[in-house]
Amino acid sequence: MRKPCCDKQDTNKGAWSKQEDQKLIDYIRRHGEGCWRTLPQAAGLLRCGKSCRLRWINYLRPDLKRGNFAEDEEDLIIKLHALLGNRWSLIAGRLPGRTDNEVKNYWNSHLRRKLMNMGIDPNNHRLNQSLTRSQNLGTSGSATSSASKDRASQPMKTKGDHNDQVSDAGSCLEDATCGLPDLNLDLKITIPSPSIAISEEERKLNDESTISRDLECALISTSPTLLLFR
DNA sequence: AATACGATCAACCGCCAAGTG
DNA sequence: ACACTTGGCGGTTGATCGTAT
Repeated sequence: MRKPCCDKQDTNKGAWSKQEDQKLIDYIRRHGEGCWRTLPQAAGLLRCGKSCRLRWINYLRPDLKRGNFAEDEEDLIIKLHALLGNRWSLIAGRLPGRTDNEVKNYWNSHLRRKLMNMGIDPNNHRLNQSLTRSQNLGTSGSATSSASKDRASQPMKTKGDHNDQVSDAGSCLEDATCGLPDLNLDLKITIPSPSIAISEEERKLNDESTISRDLECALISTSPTLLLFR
C-alpha cells in the first residue's frame, strides 16, 4: 500500500485563495524553495506539499511569462514535440518563462487541433493519410474533431513508452517519405534567448545525452531531418 | 432567457527516479 | 543491497467561461 504524500484529511483542495498565495510567496521569499513536504506547515498553509510546489512553479514564480503564446513559441513547441514527444518539462525548459503545465495545456487545446487542421497527426507528426492533398493545403475548416474526442481516441502511454514516442516522432522526421506540408518552420530564427536557454537546459539534460544530442543537432539546424519542415 | 455544448486551464493523482541512511 | 523519502513528471479531471441553439 502506497503512502499518501501528505495527510490528506487536514489539507485544502481546489483553487488557491489570494491569502494562500500570499503566504506561499512570503514564505519562499524568506526561506527559498525546497523541502516541499515541510513547507506547508512552516508557512501556515493547509495544503499538500506537492500542491504548494505546483502552485509556485506554475503560477507564482516571479519569472513566469503569462499571456498568449507568440507565434515563434508555437513553432518551437511543435518542433520540440516532434523531437521529444510529450516531454513537457523538457519542451518548457526551452521556452523561458513557460511551464510544463502551460505548454501541455496549450498543446492539448490549441496546437493539436492546429496540426490536425493542417492534416498532420499530432501524435507522430505524420501527414494524415485520410485527408486529401487539397484539404491539407487548402481550407482548414473541414476538421471537426474536438480536443476531448482526440484525447479519448489517443492511446494511453505509460512512462516507459516515452522513448517509443520520441523515436516514433523522430522516425517521422527521419523518414523522407512522410510528406509534411510546407510549415515554414525554421528553428534557427525561433529560439528565444538561445544561449541562455540552451546552456541552462544543457546542465539539466546531462543524463539524457542522447536526446540532448539529437535536440542540439536539430536546433543547430544542420540536421537534414529538419529540412522536411521547410 | 435558458440551457446545452465545447474549449480552456488550474489543480490533482499516481507513478517513477534520485537521494539518503 | 535495501527500504524509505522526496521531488518531479505526465496524464487526467473538473470548474468555469464563452458560444451556439
